[in-house]
Amino acid sequence: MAWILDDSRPIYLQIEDLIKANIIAGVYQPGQKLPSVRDLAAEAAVNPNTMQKALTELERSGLVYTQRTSGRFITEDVSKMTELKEQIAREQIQLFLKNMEQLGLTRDDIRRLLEKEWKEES
Amino acid sequence: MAWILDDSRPIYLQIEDLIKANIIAGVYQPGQKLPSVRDLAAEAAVNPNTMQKALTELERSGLVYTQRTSGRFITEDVSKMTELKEQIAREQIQLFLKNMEQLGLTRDDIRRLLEKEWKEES
DNA sequence: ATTATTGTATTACTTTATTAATACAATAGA
DNA sequence: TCTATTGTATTAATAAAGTAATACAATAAT
Repeated sequence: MAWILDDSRPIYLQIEDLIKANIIAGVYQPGQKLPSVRDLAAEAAVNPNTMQKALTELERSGLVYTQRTSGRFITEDVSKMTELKEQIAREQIQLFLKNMEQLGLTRDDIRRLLEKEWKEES
Repeated sequence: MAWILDDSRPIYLQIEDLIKANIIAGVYQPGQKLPSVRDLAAEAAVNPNTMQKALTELERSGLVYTQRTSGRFITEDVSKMTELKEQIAREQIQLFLKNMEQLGLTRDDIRRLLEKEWKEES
């Protein structure tokens, strides 16, 4: 895993995002055990508490769970994962629409702009 | 103007957003003079420095400009305003698409989800 | 039973961000 | 010219956030 961190944002948030992205992308498989807090911290070259913070935050999302003395695991509950993805997507969409509406854009404007963007991306 | 502020985010950011929204919505007309920093601060019941910070931030967007001793004005340059709106929209779109792609969603997924959201909103 | 490994809690240090008090500077307007 | 009004700069006070050091607790593994 590429622990590329900068100082634009808090370390623990960057770590959380990296791990979350890897889980969603399927790099970490359901049920898989994560390395220990200390190991992950060493890997990422951060203080264990910082890694701990990232992980407990991540846990609130339901993507991982803890077994007190054996470690942390990616949830096996694939439907929970799907559900979560959908929830995140919905939130993203609603935020996006709110922002666009604040700019005075109509639904058609938004449709048009998206297609334009995609066209330009190729 | 309704200076409804809470403590969820820094005051100066909330003020900046309020004013920006009003400009974009056309509540403040191009060329119009804004009240002085001190007057606005009194209106919003915040420290003048806080209002000052909100305004200088806002200025970076190009929506307002300053004349040293006569005050601040909404830009008369309507095309600049349009341009800015378009730029903000583009940024919003790109961020949105990046986030959605990270969730593994395709263009069709996105189209579908948007239409679904709009349908639900009625 | 003992030990090594796991996550957790507590506390303190440090840094950054936010807000506020105050003084300064420029000039429009009388 | 003088004064009131404008934005600005400087500095300090406060609060919040982030990171780190260290000790604790539970249990799986031996």
